[in-house]
Amino acid sequence: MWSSSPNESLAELRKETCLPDFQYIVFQLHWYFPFLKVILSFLGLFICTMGNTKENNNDKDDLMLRMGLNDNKAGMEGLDKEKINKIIMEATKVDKLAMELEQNRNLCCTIIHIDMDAFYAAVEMRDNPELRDKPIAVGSMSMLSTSNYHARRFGVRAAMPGFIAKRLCPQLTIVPPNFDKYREVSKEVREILADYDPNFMAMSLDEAYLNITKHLEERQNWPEDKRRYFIKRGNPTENDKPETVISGAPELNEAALSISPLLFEDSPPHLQQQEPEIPSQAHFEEQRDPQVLQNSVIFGTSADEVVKEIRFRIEQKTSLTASAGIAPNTMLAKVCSDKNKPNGQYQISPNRQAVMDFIKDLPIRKVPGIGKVTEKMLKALGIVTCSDLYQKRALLSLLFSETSWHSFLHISLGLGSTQMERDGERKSMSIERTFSEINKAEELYSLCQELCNDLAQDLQREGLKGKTVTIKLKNVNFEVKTRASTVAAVVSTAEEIFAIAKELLKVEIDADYPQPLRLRLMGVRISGFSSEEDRKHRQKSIISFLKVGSHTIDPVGSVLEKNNQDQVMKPPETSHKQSFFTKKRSEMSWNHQDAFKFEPETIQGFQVSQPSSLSKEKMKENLETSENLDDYQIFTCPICFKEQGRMCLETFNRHVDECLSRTLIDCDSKMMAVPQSSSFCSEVNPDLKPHNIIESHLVDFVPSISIDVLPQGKSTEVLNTGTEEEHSQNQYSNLWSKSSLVEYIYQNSPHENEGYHAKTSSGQTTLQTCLLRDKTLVCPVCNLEQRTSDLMLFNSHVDICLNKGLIQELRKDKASLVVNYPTENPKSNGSSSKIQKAVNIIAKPKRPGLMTQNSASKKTKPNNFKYTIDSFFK
DNA sequence: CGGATCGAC
DNA sequence: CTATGTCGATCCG
Repeated sequence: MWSSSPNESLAELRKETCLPDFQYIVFQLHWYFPFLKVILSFLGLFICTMGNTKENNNDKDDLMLRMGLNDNKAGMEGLDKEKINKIIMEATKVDKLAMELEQNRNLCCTIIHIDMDAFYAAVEMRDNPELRDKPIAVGSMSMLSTSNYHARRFGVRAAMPGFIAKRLCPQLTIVPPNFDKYREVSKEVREILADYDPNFMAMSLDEAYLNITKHLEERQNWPEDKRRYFIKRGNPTENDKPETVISGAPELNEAALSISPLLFEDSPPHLQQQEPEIPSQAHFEEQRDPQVLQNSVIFGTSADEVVKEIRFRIEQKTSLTASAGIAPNTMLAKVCSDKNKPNGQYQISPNRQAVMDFIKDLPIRKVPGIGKVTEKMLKALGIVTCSDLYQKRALLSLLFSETSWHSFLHISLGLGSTQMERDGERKSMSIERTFSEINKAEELYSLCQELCNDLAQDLQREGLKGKTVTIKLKNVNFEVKTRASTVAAVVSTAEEIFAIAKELLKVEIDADYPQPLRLRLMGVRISGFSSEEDRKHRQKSIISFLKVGSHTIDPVGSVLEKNNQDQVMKPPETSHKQSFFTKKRSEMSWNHQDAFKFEPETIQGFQVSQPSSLSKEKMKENLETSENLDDYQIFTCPICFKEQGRMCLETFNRHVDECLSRTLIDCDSKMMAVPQSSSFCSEVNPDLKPHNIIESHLVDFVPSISIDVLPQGKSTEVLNTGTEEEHSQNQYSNLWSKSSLVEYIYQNSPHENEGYHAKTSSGQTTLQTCLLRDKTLVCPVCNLEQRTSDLMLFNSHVDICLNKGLIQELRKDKASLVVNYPTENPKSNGSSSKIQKAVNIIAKPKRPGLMTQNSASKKTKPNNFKYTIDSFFK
């Protein structure tokens, strides 16, 4: 049904409106501009895409994929060259970046990620033999932070409320956390790690990244003695270490390493069986296995051996096991360390093919930085694996913010950071506490004071002073508020902080008076540290800009980077792999108060309208001449490439500024000067800032969709009436902006099948409330009591219910979805600009149940219905 | 800048 | 008993 109807709908829509739509244009593009297609294909091939399944499709499909769209047979109508050009620009922009990234791929580093297995639980088990054979979890009744593998067999996992875990596994022992002990153990581990990379990056108590490139280099010349480690008989705390550890056969060393008496004797069999199948084991075969002498073991010089050595030492020292990943960058290393967990390691060879093979079917969720929500959003777009991510890159570049799609592109190419970012200075420090309801003003104040005291202590430890104090309040209805205040001079003492926090709190208490402020959480945060100021100040200099920019050009990069690191603070997240403009963009967006006043998109536009991209050679020359800046220097403008003669920095900055704006104007006038076949550009509000122009043209090409929201209780009406006026007044009838699309997908995608987690602020029912309220499993969608007490079964019911049940019900009710197509002239009225078409959607009523009167009255939105489009993106 | 909210660990 | 605590990032006005 859906497979055919949407296309028909689209065709119909076009007939009615005489409007070309995005997919249609792409289609036309194919027929009328084969040469462009060739260019696109060339670019695509150049990048040498991963996964050949879709890539070998016929050209049209290929093109469609490049545009991130599905095949769509459409009729042919008038062609809008201007729009086509823009689309091409967009598509090539993505592929250009991809090419650039590919060219700068760095496979020279050996990065490892070490991750302790079930850390907290393992420590507890180590120190308390009674816990060994039991399923245990560390945490509290309301929250578990870790569980051992035994407990995991029952479905007890980290991030699960303890009382749910108890249901799943009644014999579960919940051990209260003992952070001091974990810190101690962590320190022991870190001491080992420091031997391999003194600059290693500790991510948490149980995780760290190391760059062992240098160590490997040195290690090549190490005599065996330097790589020999003695095996302790038994271990300091326990005596049940298997004898095999010290037996002599070489292969037993690996056995020793893979044995985890403490953790895994109760592991599910597959955990232990999987070892031999692991590709990394194959690698081991080729390399020299560590030689086990009588009671010592010698490790080889390869990365694999180094990591074995590290893990061996960790186990010897702490009786705990760790898993590790070895890869050319941090992102891959992290994924690798998960691969053979627990107590295993995995390496991606430092060559492009190995990386690509690894990435190919990798589910995006495994990638660090892609969490539950992002996964869901991407899933809604049909993206599950990294290959999908790559194939939909063009679409992603339209839907997501630049930062987001850039990072997606990095991921899909298997790229990641290769350097241990020095501990970025902290930007804020906070403390918050949850408690049972407090509503007395005095108690609130004294609590606040206490928090301020603690915060001041922490602050003092790091010798920081800040200017902004923020309080965070969560009332008994789980509504969160933050209130901030910035003062002129930095503060750091408890008294100073409290003075500010108290005022903020007072305002809130007074605001509700005579109602008491019923809180369940209070927090105090301080930010705006002075070090941050310094950075901003330094950042303003054009010198830093040029130098940072030059990293891009410098093929070695690292040397320059190293030298500048201390003088020039780079914006976060910029690596030397990014393009000049990308870098400039992120830098500028990072610091708005830069000498350059233009928004990121401006530059993007500039770049887009200059297909003959700037020659790197030229850039390089330029930057070289621009370096070694003294007070008076000969500068060359990075924009116009003209030498600016001797001048001071300030004058030069002014020139660059002007040059930038000139470029921008040129760019704009080109856009504006197009024949009026596309009235779009000329219709743009002249007041719009340049970057908005670019932005709106982007949005203009995304078939936009809006959801008409029905007032509660009216969900069964077909909503195809109502005037244009009314629609535009409806806040939900706006064109779909990127962000709202994303938000929309997020809010409406089916829930995870572990627990029924909904955004609490939206008042949706959660599994927990279902359980608690009804003492039985009640599906929050169909509201029917479920026979099963099995959480998994229940969850799958909810999923099914979400995905199917309501679709049918609503189909009966003819709920409608409004599809807005971009108009030729946004100002022209016209029912023609907006066509409504009934499509398959599902609706899910928001539950007002958890909303208080207070919050309900504050909501500007009516209690409306949220809809989920069914497979719109399939 | 302030504020809300997200996302991750 | 809707995980919590901490922190950075982002979007919007």
